[in-house]
Amino acid sequence: MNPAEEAPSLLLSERIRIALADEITAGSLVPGATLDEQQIGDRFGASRTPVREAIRQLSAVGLVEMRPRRGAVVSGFTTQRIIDMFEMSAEIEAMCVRLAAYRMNPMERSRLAQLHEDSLAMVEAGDIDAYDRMNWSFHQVIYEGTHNAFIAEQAMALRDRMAAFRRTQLRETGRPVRSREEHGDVVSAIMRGDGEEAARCMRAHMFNASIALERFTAKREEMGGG
Amino acid sequence: MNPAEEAPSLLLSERIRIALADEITAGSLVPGATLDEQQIGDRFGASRTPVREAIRQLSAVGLVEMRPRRGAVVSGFTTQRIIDMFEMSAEIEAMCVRLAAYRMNPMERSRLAQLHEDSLAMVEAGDIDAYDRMNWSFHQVIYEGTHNAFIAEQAMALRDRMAAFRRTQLRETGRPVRSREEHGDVVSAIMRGDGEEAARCMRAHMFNASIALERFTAKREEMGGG
DNA sequence: ACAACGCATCTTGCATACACTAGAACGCTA
DNA sequence: TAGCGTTCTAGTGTATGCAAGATGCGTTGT
Repeated sequence: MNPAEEAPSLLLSERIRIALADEITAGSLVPGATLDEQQIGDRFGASRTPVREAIRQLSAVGLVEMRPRRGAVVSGFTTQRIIDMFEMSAEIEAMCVRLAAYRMNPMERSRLAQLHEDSLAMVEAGDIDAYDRMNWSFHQVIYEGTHNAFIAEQAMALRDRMAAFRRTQLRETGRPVRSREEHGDVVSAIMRGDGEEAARCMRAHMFNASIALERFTAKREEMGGG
Repeated sequence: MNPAEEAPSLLLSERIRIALADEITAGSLVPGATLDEQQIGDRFGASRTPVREAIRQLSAVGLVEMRPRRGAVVSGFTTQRIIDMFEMSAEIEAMCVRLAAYRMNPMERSRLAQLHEDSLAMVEAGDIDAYDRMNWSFHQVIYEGTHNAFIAEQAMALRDRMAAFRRTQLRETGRPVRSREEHGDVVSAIMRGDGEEAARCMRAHMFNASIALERFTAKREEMGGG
């Protein structure tokens, strides 16, 4: 019955952490809710100690926010926050592409161009899933083109967090075609080694993706959210 | 003598975390060294509980690695990775300052200028800890000046991960003075609303900090790590 | 009536004690 | 002597108790 009892091999604090993370992402623990250590401990049949350890971990991942001596609250995802995340994402992508334009070697540039070529067929066939996968490879090649392992890791992690939103925006009519055109601008700037211009193109690309998502979700909501 | 005793206002676990982070980045706790909770607790005159919390935090920021029931060991930081992290940090700071230069309102700009003014006394007094705290406020004002909560959070989180390294680099002779001069360039660009120039200044500032750290640790190593 | 102060209560932060496991050390057997 | 099983121990994981800080409310003074 209690989900924390299934895996006795895991540390108790780990099980609590996983369970709480699930509840937050699933929405049963709403943003702004305060986490009472004693209460959570009772719920899992544990003492406050492992609960504290779990909450510490969650705060490190950003799922909850801790205030010293004032407890922890679930952090929220408002529309404004999603917009903010898109802007951050845009800036990170711009940063990566700027560095990549200066540092990629001929082989890496060639691979990027090849990916862009291949994407044409997917767009023409209207295969959003394939294009989305290609999109991932496209950006990943750019990340690695920064020749900075830490930046590549962080960029990929952020992109992972945004993955759901990105895919959604591609469903707007005509978006894949324009998305690919914008990629073309980025590739062209990279080929010229113009990092600043590549960054500007990438910012525009991400901004357009954000707008597309907004329009798509707005339309979806007025249709009844089916 | 014990650096953990100077600020009774901070949480004990936080003080231990900061002290341990310092020792790791300064090299007195070498990569691979195991962290004995009891022993560390004795050293700080604390029990194992706050030590455990501190170690958990350190593992969250990647300074140590934890193996269940087998304790924590100091993670190995190759110099290349530290350089990569500093570059990422520099780019993030540049991004923030660029946005902030465009978006900060007069009150925020005023506060930033005031902080910069106040820092003069700390540099002249050679109070590295005070300057380090001011430094934090300085950058935090810039983060909030982006008017993007997500970016501000992420930037602060990254700064947390790098905090120990930053403090270390300030110990190089003459570094605080030059650090403050570089801040002056950034402030000046922000006041003019020149985001691109502010970003360039900030990149240079972070690059110099990275170099200072390299020089300091190199000197420390050849002296025998005392 | 409103504001400021002080108190009560609740929650977190820390200390201490106990339980349990992974490694090491030891002895036994082939 | 080498390999394996057992015991022992050091050190982590968890529980519980106590103290300090924060929030909310009631009281008092203006």
